[in-house]
Amino acid sequence: MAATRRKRKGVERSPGQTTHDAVYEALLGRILSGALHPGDRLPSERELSATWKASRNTLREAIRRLEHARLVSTRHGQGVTVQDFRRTGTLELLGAFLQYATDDAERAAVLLDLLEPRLHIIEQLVVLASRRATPADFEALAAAAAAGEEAERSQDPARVAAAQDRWLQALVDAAHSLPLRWAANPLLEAVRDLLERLPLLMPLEPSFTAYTRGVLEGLRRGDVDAAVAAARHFHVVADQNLRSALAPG
Amino acid sequence: MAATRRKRKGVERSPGQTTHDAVYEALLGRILSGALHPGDRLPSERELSATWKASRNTLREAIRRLEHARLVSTRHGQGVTVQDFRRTGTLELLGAFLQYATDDAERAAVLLDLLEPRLHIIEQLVVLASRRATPADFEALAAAAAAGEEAERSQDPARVAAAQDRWLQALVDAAHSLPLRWAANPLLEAVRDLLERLPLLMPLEPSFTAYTRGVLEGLRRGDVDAAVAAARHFHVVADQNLRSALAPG
DNA sequence: GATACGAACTGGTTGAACCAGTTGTCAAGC
DNA sequence: GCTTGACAACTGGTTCAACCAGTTCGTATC
Repeated sequence: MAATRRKRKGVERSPGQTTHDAVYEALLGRILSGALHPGDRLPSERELSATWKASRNTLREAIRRLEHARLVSTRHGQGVTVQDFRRTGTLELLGAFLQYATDDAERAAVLLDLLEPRLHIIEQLVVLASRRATPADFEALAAAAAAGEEAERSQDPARVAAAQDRWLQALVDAAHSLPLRWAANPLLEAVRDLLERLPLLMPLEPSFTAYTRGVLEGLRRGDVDAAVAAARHFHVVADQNLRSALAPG
Repeated sequence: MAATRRKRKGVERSPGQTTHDAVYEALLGRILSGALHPGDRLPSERELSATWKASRNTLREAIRRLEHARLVSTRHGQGVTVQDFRRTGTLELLGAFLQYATDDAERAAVLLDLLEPRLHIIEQLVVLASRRATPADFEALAAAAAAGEEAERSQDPARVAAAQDRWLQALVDAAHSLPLRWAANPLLEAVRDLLERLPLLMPLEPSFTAYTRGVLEGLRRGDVDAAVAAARHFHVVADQNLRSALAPG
């Protein structure tokens, strides 16, 4: 009788996932995959709550999240309309978009176009860090770099990703710019989310060690150009790797 | 008896503003102004709904918005905790932060630090537009530039702001890059929100006409460097204006 | 002293009722 | 015939009261 011990009614949901999480993910997928087009009206809250066997209040929470992600817009009395996320979206959509996208060519184009903004943000971080980093920031950067070298020796993709993330966080700290940090957060999060959803991309990242060393040395010597060049070199290589990986498929 | 015709109970709210809008704005202000510190626990949903004389469900919607704005995090069974928005925030907070911030020096620093990322994004947009703009994009850019000239002649700050926005939107369209558009959206929105909340900043923006003309001509001639230089010049002047305006206060 | 239980929190979910905008229908009036 | 206006019948917004489900911590038990 274990099978009947499930909730009276309800959506399938992974552990740690709430009901509105599950509904949100499902509707997200239907919009990002193109099953729902911009301008389409979603069924009414009452219909959706019947379809998903969830209460209307719970369903409204899912709709709120879609609204905040700019995937839909709601108007009192009129209903919920699917928006053109390509036009109105933000980087928070990136990971989910790459997962649910049905057009392989577009997916590849988006991945390639992501690298340039990432590089530019990192360059800005390096420039600001060279002007503003404190001794404590240098320590954190050096520690992150060391952790990165060790992670790369371990060959464990998850550890490498964590180390890269730590390095970038230290760099963001060292730049001491609220707007830049706020601009960088969604992008770094998108990359993190992306590597989590599509771990196959990880091996394409070139060696991190030479990069962190170069940036750190440049910053220490006060040689901004050298530091920026080191960062740029890493990402140019990453760009090329990705290009050649996407070229055949 | 008109005064008693208000809702039975309820928060004061402007017309067109929903109840959770009002609660959200209030809590937002308390967090951004520093009245609530990172790590603090919010009162429980039941307490808050009593305080605000709103139902628990309505209050939950406000909390959801705070959560999505990364101002708080909620955990089942534990409560709602104020997060360190300076670390975890995004550009969506910018307008509200500048409005509610209590530290004038920090506010000025944030404004100044905003200009550089904005310039860099616009430079990237120009570079991509030079590679990818279609004839239709050129038409839209030219139309936006013309509208900008007219708006500047009218001396109406609101119209000038709208024209700048239209120009930037056309530039984003012309760049044909989903990630860059998604990165630019929150920033453009932040600037829009900012000018709305603090209209006094508007007059500091230098003439827009020379800028749009320079960029457009550069793009048409295929001279990327000239186009980028024109954009950069505009924003360097804007930067200087803002610096000198903030220097005395 | 370690462990297990349970009360008293917390947020998550439910469903029914009602309030409040929006839209289209259809009859009354011109 | 055309306009006008009231009224259904939608839609989302809000409220309420109850219950489900994690978390914490004190206390009774072994």
